[in-house]
This record gives sequence, C-alpha cells and structure tokens, in this order.
Amino acid sequence: MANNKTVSEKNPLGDLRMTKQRKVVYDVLVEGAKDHPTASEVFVRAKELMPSISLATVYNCLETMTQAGVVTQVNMDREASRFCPNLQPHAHFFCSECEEIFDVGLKEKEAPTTPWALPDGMEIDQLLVNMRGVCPKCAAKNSNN
Amino acid sequence: MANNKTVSEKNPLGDLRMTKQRKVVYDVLVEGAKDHPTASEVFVRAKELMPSISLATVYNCLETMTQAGVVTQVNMDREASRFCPNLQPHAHFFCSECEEIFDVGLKEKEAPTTPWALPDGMEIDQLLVNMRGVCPKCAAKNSNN
DNA sequence: TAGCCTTTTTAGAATAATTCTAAGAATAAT
DNA sequence: ATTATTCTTAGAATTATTCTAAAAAGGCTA
Ligand SMILES: [Mn+2]
Ligand SMILES: [Mn+2]
Ligand SMILES: [Zn+2]
Ligand SMILES: [Zn+2]
Repeated sequence: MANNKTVSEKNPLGDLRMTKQRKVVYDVLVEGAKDHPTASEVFVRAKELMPSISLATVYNCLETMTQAGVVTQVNMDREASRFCPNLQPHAHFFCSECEEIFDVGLKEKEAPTTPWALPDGMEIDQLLVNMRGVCPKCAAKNSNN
Repeated sequence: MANNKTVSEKNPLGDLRMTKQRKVVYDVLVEGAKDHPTASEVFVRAKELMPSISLATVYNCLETMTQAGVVTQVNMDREASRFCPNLQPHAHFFCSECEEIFDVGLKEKEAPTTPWALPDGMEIDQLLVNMRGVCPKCAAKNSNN
C-alpha cells in the first residue's frame, strides 16, 4: 500500500509540502497574474495575508516553486527577477513607457525556434524571449498627442 | 570648417575618445569573439595587454561601448553579464554541458518576431533570445557513449 | 609651450539582489 | 511520545555592479 499520496493528492509541488507560507506566496502570484512581481513585491503582498512571513521565506518559496515548475523566473537585463505563474509557452514584453510586463503568446502552429538557424545536432531544452518597446496602450497615447 | 573629425575619422565610439584602455578592451572582445567573456574575464585578458588597467575601467569601457552600440551585453539568468562584439542580429545558446555560449543566427528571410502573436499596436524596439541545451559537439559525445 | 577645460581612469567604498547559516518551529514517521 | 525530516526565520555573507572623488590624460587656444 505504501505511499499512494503523491498519486491521489496531486500536490503541484510533488513531494514538497504545500505549507501555509507557500500557499500565500503562490496565491499572491496567481492573483497578480498579469503583474510579474519581484521577490520584494511578493513579500509586501504576502505580508498582507500573513504578516509574520519573512523575506527569506519568500525567496525560498519562489525558488522551490521555480524548481517544481509551478512558476517561472523572468529575468530582464540585470533587474530583480520577476515571477510568473503562466505555464503556457510565452515571451515577455517590457513596455519602456509604463514599465509593465506583458505576456506574449505563440501564434498557432508556430514554434519559437522557427526563425533561428540552429546548427545540426543542437538540442534546445529551453528558449527565453524578452522584448522591449512600447505597449499598445502607450503607443496609442503617444500618437494622439 | 569646424569639426569635420567625426565625419572623416569614423570613430565607432562617436564623440567619445578611443583611448588606449578602450582599445585594449575592444581588442580583447573581438579576439575572443566566440567567447562572450564576463567583465572579470575581460579584465584578466586586458591586463595581459596593459597590466595597469583597472577593473573599474573595464566596466566603464564595456558600458561606454554598449551605449555606443559597438558591443552587446548578454544576460543569461542571474549570472554575470557577458559581452559580445557580434553586431549581426543573433540569439545566444548556452550549452549546459561544456558551459560555452554560441551565437545562433537568423534563417534567411525570417524575423525573430515571426512566431509570436504580438497584440495590435505593440512596438518592438528590441528582442532578446536566450537558449539553453546541449551543443552539437557535446550531443555527439553523449550519443557514442 | 603654458594654461585651461573636459574627459577618462583609478582605487576603494557603497549598493542591491540574492544566497547562506544556524537555530528554532512545524510536520511527519516510528 | 519520541525521533527524524522539512521548513521558516533573522541576520550575516556574498557577488556583480555602480558610485565617488581625486589624479591623470588629452585637447584647445592664446
Ligand atoms: Mn509571464
Ligand atoms: Mn553573441
Ligand atoms: Zn506601456
Ligand atoms: Zn557543449
């Protein structure tokens, strides 16, 4: 009979416990889904739900969940990492005007590697795409000046 | 007559001086073109050509040249920035086995945005692509185990 | 060339995000 | 209940990078 727990309970963290702190951190991320908060921003929001939580724990939880594949760590340039709960394959777009980050999905039937001339035999495990520019809202705002 | 210098001398740094230190740093980058060294690696190599150069200067030169568009700063995850003198549009591939970085060019007639479903009105100024996986050499090595 | 102004270099201090450490708390296993 | 394991926590440590302020170099004009 042994350990049928992992099968029946489908803990998204696998063998790791879904502790109170981890739940809070995850909820914060899902709530601000469009948002891509940094660890410190997650910390501030998490404290509203659990005032005793520590920054170290937020870092630990974010790392744990990243490892478990529940969230993605987004690095743009040298800025603080941001975290994203969207598990679909997508690129990140940073608007240099409003400084928000947007998810950009793949077109139907397209692979992100398509435009690239990959040498024969190269195996791609991961592909990250970061864009920078002006988002539709800001672009519109600019054009009717 | 005034200042016809920028026109006639085509200094790739524009108005900025091509100093002895900047030349050394640039030479190091071009020499190890395939290499994508970090600032500290550039520093070590630069010292061979100019033992008196300082790390601060290497950082300054790299930033200057990045601003001037002569080199590109490559950021993979949270690791130290690397620097690349290849001005052609290209992606970066990190081999998790040999830990080297390779340039990956665009296919003919392809644009890096092709596979992405960009919302109407979004203006892209810059697009960065980082890949991770196993390079052809390492993949071959693995398969004839 | 001498004097002046601007740019660049330099060593070391400061910064900021992240990771590490070690001890206590929570949870699970026996 | 006892023990073992995992998790949380505060604070110290780390690391790449940026900042600071003073000296050096380079350019320009008289
Ligand atoms: Mn995202
Ligand atoms: Mn490159
Ligand atoms: Zn915007
Ligand atoms: Zn390799």
